[in-house]
Amino acid sequence: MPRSFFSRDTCSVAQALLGCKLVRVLDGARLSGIIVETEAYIGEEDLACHARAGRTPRTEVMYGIAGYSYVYFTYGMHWLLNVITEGEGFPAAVLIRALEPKEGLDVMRERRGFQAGNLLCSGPARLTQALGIAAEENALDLCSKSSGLWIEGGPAIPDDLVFRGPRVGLGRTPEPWHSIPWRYLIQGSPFVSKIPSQAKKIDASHHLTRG
DNA sequence: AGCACGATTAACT
DNA sequence: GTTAATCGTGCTC
Repeated sequence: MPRSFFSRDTCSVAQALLGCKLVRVLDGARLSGIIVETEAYIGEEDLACHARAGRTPRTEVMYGIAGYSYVYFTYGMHWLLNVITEGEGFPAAVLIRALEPKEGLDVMRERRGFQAGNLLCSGPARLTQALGIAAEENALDLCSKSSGLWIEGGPAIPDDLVFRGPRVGLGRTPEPWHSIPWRYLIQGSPFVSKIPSQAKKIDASHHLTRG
């Protein structure tokens, strides 16, 4: 996708990424999957966003150019993939949380330990393991195929098929950030990481504005 | 220099 | 339902 796709409001990007195809070239093999679940992390005020700590060596890429990758290490063993959004100088990103595998499933199964079912790419750390995404894939330009990692367009997902809910795994993150519905997924997809117990209506009080 | 914790997962009871 | 695995990061002393 062109840079302009990522250089806009993070929630719009998070929703628009649903249905797009994430492509990875690994050792000459093409691996891909349809993005079915994302989350938005927006600015220093969002206490769930790593940029809450301001500019640090780790968060520097979040302040950079939209369309670049932000890959970070967590829980002592997992790598998670984000795409930077909005304008240069404003730290925001979309976390890719789940894919519906499309190409290179044999390679993915091998990398994942031949696990069965829909668990190949259904989770932010599962998909990075399946696609071979780690430290070396941080700060790559996903608008360029030379990075070996990019995003292709897909059919737009109708609004009534998009579920919004609270982000996952936020632990002790305080309100309103804990409950703000910045998680997006394709309703009914068996490839999402966790199926929400119920569709949560979008609460106007959670619709925060910023200058 | 030391510490608490994490945008998770797999394997348990 | 619970918990171990495992270490970079940012914060406090």
